[in-house]
Amino acid sequence: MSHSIRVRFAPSPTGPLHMGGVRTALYNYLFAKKHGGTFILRIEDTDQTRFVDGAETYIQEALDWCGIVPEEGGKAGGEYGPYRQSERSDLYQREIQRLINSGAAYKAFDTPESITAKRSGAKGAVWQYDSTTRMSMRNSLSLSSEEVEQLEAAGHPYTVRFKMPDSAQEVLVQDEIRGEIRVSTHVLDDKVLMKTDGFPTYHLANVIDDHHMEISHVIRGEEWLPSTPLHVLLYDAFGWPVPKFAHLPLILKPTGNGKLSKRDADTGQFPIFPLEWNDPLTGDTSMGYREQGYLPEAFINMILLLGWSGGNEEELYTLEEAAEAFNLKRVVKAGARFNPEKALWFNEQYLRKGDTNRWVLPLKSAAEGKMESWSDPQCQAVLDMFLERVQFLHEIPAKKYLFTAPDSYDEKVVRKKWRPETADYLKELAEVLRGIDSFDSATIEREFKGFLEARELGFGAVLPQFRLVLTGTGGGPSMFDFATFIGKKATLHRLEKGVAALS
RNA sequence: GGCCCGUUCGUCCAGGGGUUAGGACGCCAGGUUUUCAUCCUGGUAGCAGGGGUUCGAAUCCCCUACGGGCUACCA
Repeated sequence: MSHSIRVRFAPSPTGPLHMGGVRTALYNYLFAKKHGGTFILRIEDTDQTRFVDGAETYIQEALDWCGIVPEEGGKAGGEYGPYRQSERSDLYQREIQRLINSGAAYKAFDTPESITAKRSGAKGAVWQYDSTTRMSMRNSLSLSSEEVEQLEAAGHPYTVRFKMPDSAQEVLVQDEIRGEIRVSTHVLDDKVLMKTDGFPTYHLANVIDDHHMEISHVIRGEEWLPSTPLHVLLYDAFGWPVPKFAHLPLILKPTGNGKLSKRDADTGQFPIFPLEWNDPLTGDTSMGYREQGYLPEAFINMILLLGWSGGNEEELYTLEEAAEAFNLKRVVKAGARFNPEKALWFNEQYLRKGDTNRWVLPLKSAAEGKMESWSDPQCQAVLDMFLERVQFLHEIPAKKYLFTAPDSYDEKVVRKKWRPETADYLKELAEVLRGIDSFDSATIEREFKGFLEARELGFGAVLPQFRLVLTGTGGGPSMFDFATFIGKKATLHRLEKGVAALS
């Protein structure tokens, strides 16, 4: 067996991946990158009843968008495939037979109804299929071998269960994040390993696959911690080495109690999915971070810090930096309550980072055709004016005054700033501007200031009003830049139009 | 109910025997600025409670409380 680091992200295609799942994938990915290991995507589709059309594609696309690209998996290929559990049935059949032969597992012919009956019959206490009850059930331990043969020959469906030790023993789980966890087998039940439909349950499939795929570290959500002792026992029963485990804390709802769940998508307050999801069954649409205008780097950075920190005050990480800094030991043990407001802040940070020209194409695409005919310098000028004033790129093309003269003016601003003498000032300003040959920001500013000085006016007496007639609003980018952007002709036109409308 | 995990500002994350308990988001105030933002400065607010151990506990141990997870022929 090789000693290389191999980790996997193993979602089941029962719906879209939410933030928690993406974070699990991210931590696996970072861990692999950090150690020069391999990140594998495995699809756990052993429950045929919960299959959701499009879910697997969604998972792939979501990971692609985030930049968490598997090096091995259905799409990427690899030596350890197939990477879809529904295609690995032969292996599971072969391996479970070994467990039955060795006595570590047994066949159980009980119907779901008979088990339900036992459960509801147990007043007070919780009924469990375990060493204390199994001999009163119909299985290959309680029945004679003739009876078992007959049942099988008659095509009686059966499950295969793990046989917990008769006498209690302590199972030790070593967790990379939580340390040692000890559980007594006497509280564990005889879990179903193979269902009547011939498909393995999660417990069996994940152990077999992790072994055969030579997974070195199992990094998964905390919800698996309680069944890890069973998994350890399974490795032992197979005679296989036990991989390292790391159980990640859960992501909690922003408000209220409980872990974040797909139901939280319905509140419509904030996205919980990376990409928009159209439910094929209900026809409902749940919003996605991508569609809301979040940048993948911002989204990834946000979930990175939801349960991990580098131990310092660094908050901005590229994927590469995160891979360099990542360390399982620094994963926080407690569940993290997700805070949508911070997601906004991360997006702003990434929008303002680096050269503005990297947003030219994204801006055009966010404009949905409205900026199709714009030149790159035009786009760049707009980005320079707006990037530090918006949280999302799509807010920029939503500014109507970028395209046309305003046909209405913010009433509040009019009330506060429009004075009887304003119209005259603006008419005079128009004449000053008309006289400028080189209509650039610096010249406009110089002339504007010269005009104020000559008339002994303050900025407050003219500039907000100038802005009002040009944009219809009380806030926005530098007016000198903006006037330059729309040009002399449009500037004069808007001035004239505004003065006429407001006088 | 049982088992397991957890608990530092409202939220996220540092600190891990001696700290004025630090940073970020948010919020508030001030400054810069032609408005709005950006940016800068400051403020707000926290070690769940109780017992130990110790000269000294937010930090180590125990109990309680609270939160979370699991307890399916789901993953």
